[in-house]
Amino acid sequence: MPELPEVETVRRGLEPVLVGRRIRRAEPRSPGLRRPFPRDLAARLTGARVRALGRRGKYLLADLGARGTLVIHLGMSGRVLVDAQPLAEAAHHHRRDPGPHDHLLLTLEDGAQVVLNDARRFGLVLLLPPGDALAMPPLAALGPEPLGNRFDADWLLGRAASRRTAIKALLLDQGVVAGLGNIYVCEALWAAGIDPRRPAGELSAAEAERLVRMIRDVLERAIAAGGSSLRDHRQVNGELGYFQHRFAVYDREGAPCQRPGCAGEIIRIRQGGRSSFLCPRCQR
DNA sequence: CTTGGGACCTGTGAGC
DNA sequence: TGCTCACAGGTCCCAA
Repeated sequence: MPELPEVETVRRGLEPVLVGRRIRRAEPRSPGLRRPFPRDLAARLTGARVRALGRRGKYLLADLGARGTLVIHLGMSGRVLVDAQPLAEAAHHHRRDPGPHDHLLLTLEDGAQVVLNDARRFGLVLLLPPGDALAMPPLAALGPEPLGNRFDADWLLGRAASRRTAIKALLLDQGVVAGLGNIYVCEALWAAGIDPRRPAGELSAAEAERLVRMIRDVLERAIAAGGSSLRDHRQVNGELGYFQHRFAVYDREGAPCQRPGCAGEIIRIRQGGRSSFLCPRCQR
């Protein structure tokens, strides 16, 4: 599911619920996700106060001060859902029973409840020690934020230099730029008019500039739309994102290209075992 | 070093 | 209706 816009949508929804609040209770409901939960996760979270809720690439980062940093990755199917401040008396009546894929429940001091749900269990929950979380694995290996100043055409050209690998694969590499996934890479390459199969090292400076601009543009528009809900993604209040209605190519095989003046038809190809969508007419 | 492929999981929708 | 198959917003590990 979640690429940068979906994770950012979750972060924005969660921030007012978590920040400044103390965790009254933490209940792991399963052994963990793609890795087992940290030892004593419940004990280490109980009583912690959330100082800030950040995001780095596709990772959510809850700053717990002296307790360290709670790191959450949503994998393919992860969701975070909030039951806001149920009335204390009625709370246990209104809370839904934990589903089979509810893996971690957090109850805040004001009664709000936060649930991490992940059917496929490709997600990740880590507890980093106090200190600069961004300098610790796995965050230290991430490339620049695509919406930040350190991501620009020069950086991209530098990372692409003399690489024969396809530009699509380069953009999916989280060490090159952090937060892009299959949807937004396809969309950005379409917007920039670049074929996903192009060897990365062949991009011109003008193309790199255009690509950087379009990556930013598509991510910003997707965040504004609450992300893309294909199957699993939900905002924390359960509502869908709606950027899937704005897709130019993703999941639109056979549909007409929307670029003004282009009469091409969107095709689907396979790259590295995953689908790419493109217009062969206007993406070169 | 790079690249491709499979593994990790469950759910869903299409086709028969 | 029910089965089987392909495929899904990600990452990691291994072989060539």
